[in-house]
Formats: sequence, structure tokens, C-alpha cells
Amino acid sequence: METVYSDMDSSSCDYFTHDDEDSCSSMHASSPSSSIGKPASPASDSQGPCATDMGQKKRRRGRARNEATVHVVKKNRRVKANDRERNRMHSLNDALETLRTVLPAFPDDSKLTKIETLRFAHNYIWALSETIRIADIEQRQNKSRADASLLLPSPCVIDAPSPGSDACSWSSSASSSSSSPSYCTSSPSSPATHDDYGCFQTDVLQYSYHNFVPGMSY
DNA sequence: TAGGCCATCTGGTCCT
DNA sequence: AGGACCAGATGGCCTA
Repeated sequence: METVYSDMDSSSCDYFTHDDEDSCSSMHASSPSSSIGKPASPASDSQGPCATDMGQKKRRRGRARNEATVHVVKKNRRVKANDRERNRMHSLNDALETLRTVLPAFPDDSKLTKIETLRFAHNYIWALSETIRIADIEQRQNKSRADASLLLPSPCVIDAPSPGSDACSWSSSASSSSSSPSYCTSSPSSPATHDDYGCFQTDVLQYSYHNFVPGMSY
């Protein structure tokens, strides 16, 4: 692609002797979408070289050649810009793909769309933050209970927190939290579809709980 | 077949 | 001046 235009650029000195047809037709033949619905901005450029009057033609020849050169230069810039834009979007997609790999897999293994990935990541981060916050709270509560038990005259049994109850306590507290993420429109306990990815907090919490918390003693 | 998602092109704007 | 970023337009592909 690039080399094609480089060749055109290098041969631009006799552009009209060889390329009258090109200069009189659509300049965007190489780009599939640009010929549709887009105003051909350099259309006026292509009119100049097609003039039939020989006297004017000679006078215009130099100017037309400049126009052709400008045309080719512009075309070159456009091609390069397109290339950069394509690479930019590819790197954006790569980053999105990397993000997908660090998110928990879903039973329905169809690929998350871009917007779903972003929303899910947002809520997942939020859920993990909540997990840490609540774990911290419970750790402090257990510590204070343990401290209190030392003051009791007889032995006292302390209920050990279970993952399930933690998830429930988190769930209830999360529901009252003002910092809950948006995009949650259905029950967190039944995120069955991609549409419900944003409402994945409970499962995400359980996921994070079982993966990160069990080793800790509260 | 309509609608959703995506890739690409494109021109405008901002930044270095 | 050239590159990065952005948003709009367009067409292709897929699915319900």
C-alpha cells in the first residue's frame, strides 16, 4: 500500500502524461468506504487537468502538476494516517483483550463485547474493593471480639465466619452502599447472561473470596 | 431481515 | 508540521 503511493510520488513529475484517467476519476478508488457518502474534497483538483483548451492547458500544466503533487502528498499523508489509526485501534483492542484475560471466565464462554468488558471490569474492580473493605471490617470485629473474650470469666465460642455468610453480609451491605457501580439492573445473584455481567458482584465476591481470602485468619 | 458489533476510513482538533 | 486522539460514516458479518 505504502509502496504504491511512494512510487506514485516519485513519478509525480510526469503525472498527467501517464495518469490523466486517474486524475479525472475518483481519487479514492483505493479506499472502499471513502467513495460512499463522503464528499470528494479534491474534486476540484481533478477538473483542472481535464481542461480541453490547449492554451490554458499549457499555462495550467505547471499548476496542475503542483496540484497533482499536492494531491499525491495528501494521499500519502492520508494513507499514513490511516495506517497509524489502524495500529492505534489494534493496540486498543490488544489492551481490551488483555483485560478480558484477567477477568473471571464465565460459563457461557462467548467472548465479551468491548462495552461488556469495560463494564464488567469496572464492576469487578468495585467488587474486589468491597471484598477487601469488608474483610478489613470483619477482621477488626473479630479482633475486638477476641479481645472482649479475654475479659470473660468462662470460655466463649466465637462463630467462625463462613464464606457463604460473608458473601451474604457483603451482599446486604453492598446493597445499602452508596458507592455501588452503575449498570446494575437485575439481581446480583443471578447473572445468567452477558447483559447481567454488570450485576456480577455477588459471584465476583465469592470468586475473589475463595481465591484470596481463605488463607487469612480473621 | 433488522439490529448489534466491529473494522476501517476520514476529517477535525489538539498537542508536541 | 506531523502525530495522537476523537467522533461520524460506512459496509461487512453474525444472530435472533
